[in-house]
Amino acid sequence: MRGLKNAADPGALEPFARKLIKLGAEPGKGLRSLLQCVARGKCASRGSDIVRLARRSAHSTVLIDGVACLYRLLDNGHRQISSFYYTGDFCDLQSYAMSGREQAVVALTDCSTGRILYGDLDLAIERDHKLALALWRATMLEAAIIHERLANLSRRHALERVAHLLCEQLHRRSAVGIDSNLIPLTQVELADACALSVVHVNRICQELRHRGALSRNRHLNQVENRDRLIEVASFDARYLDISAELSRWRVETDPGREHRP
Amino acid sequence: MRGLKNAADPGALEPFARKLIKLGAEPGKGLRSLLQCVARGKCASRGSDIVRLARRSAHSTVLIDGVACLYRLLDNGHRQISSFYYTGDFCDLQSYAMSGREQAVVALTDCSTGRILYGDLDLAIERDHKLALALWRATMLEAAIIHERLANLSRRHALERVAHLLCEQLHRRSAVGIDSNLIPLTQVELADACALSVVHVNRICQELRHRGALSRNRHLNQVENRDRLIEVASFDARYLDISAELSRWRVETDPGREHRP
DNA sequence: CGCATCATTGAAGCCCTTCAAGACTTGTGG
DNA sequence: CCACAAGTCTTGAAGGGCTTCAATGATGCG
Repeated sequence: MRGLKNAADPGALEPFARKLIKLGAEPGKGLRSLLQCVARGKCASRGSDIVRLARRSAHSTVLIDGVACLYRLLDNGHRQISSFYYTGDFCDLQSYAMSGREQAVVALTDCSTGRILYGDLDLAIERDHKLALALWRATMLEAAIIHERLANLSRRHALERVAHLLCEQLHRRSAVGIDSNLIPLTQVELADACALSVVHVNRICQELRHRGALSRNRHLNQVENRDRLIEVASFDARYLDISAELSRWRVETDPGREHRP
Repeated sequence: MRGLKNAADPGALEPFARKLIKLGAEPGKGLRSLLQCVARGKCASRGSDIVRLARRSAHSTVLIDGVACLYRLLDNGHRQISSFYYTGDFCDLQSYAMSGREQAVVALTDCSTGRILYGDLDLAIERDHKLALALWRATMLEAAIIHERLANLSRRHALERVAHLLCEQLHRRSAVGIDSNLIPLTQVELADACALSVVHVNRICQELRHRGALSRNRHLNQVENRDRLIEVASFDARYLDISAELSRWRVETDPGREHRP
């Protein structure tokens, strides 16, 4: 309850709550009391760091609004973007349980955040094991996304890589109710996320425009034709589909809906 | 208790128990009763599949002895090896909570496995939230390793990639008490894990031998000089160091041992 | 209006891939 | 025990995808 004094706006926390429920948390007392612990965190404008990880912290950060990404500066001077965060996501759940290595979360659009003290999280997962399971699943979902990114970066050509990343963004955006076709990533950021040079990303974007997947708008990437993009990327969104992923639990409560291929 | 009939040898489960304790589980009743639920699973010889994921299963698999890896066949015909598993690791923890996409775990050495029914896992994490937290951390550790691999594959040259992978294996092997310098990976497997062609991996191995990092033994890779390998790879093992990762919890119980850089 | 960031273009070259073929190792069956 | 097959390791040569360097337009902000 320590967050109450400057508590975050309860309405703003709705996406956060919804995500946890999607992940299997029960919409009861345990979740409500966790939500009450969310304190108003700092706001960050595009380009500024939200969290600097690997520094001992006393709280975890929830992205209340906006888009952000996790990056790391490599020894060879490159920047590697490894995860993206959308409204309702935890930005630094991994450092709740383990302190990782030097990395940071930067805002891709203007962002507002909430803070949850580790102590409050401790209590919450101790009292409500379904909530704990939901948080665990949030970690798994993140891992699944990185897994996919690994396959994407390792053995595919630049065109497919960029297209795949854009598809992932589109999908995750619509999952949190953003239907705009504008993706808030510059070519520099695309390059850092796809492990390509900016020059080459530029040529790839031109190719995607040529194929009608991106619009001819300069400055920020606007998707013109989703299906064409999905086709170029060979994108299969299943790995992002939370509700389908919880099959085992859903089967218990709803035995008729098991899907067979 | 369902596993009791053909229960796995309790002694063989020690690495598994030790790993969970390292991850913060309490060595009490909760852990003991989980161990009793482990049934003897199938054994697999080098090259055969241990688990085929994305198929609905009723149990999770623990690697009791041996080395295995998670792979996926990509549409372009390549095989991507994404994770490695050693004695005491779960092979398919992710499919306990979420069903992912088509992938499989293959034995790199002869392996023996144990099975835990999902229902038993459900009970265990419901009753012992420290155990649940430990399992969560196991997922986080796996995610941290994939994160590192992502950075390794994305922006580094073949020499560093291969060296880094070998360093990771060495480190994880010694963590489970294997001190041999022989790494059970063929050049084909190295290639699939590093996202390189076999031909190129071969030349890289020669370069590593030339630099004195690998021995001139043909057939299977034998590390000659660990320090040189670490130097080539710019390897920093911190991300694998479980005990250091649990800093926050260790601080609570052991406040004197905080390390400062 | 100047400065910073982003987008674009061309040219040179390196890293790695693919193809192709040969040597060595291991296991299997006649 | 040897022949053969399958898998692994090795080597050379040709070529492609991507990077780096360098320079020029666009766009937006104080």
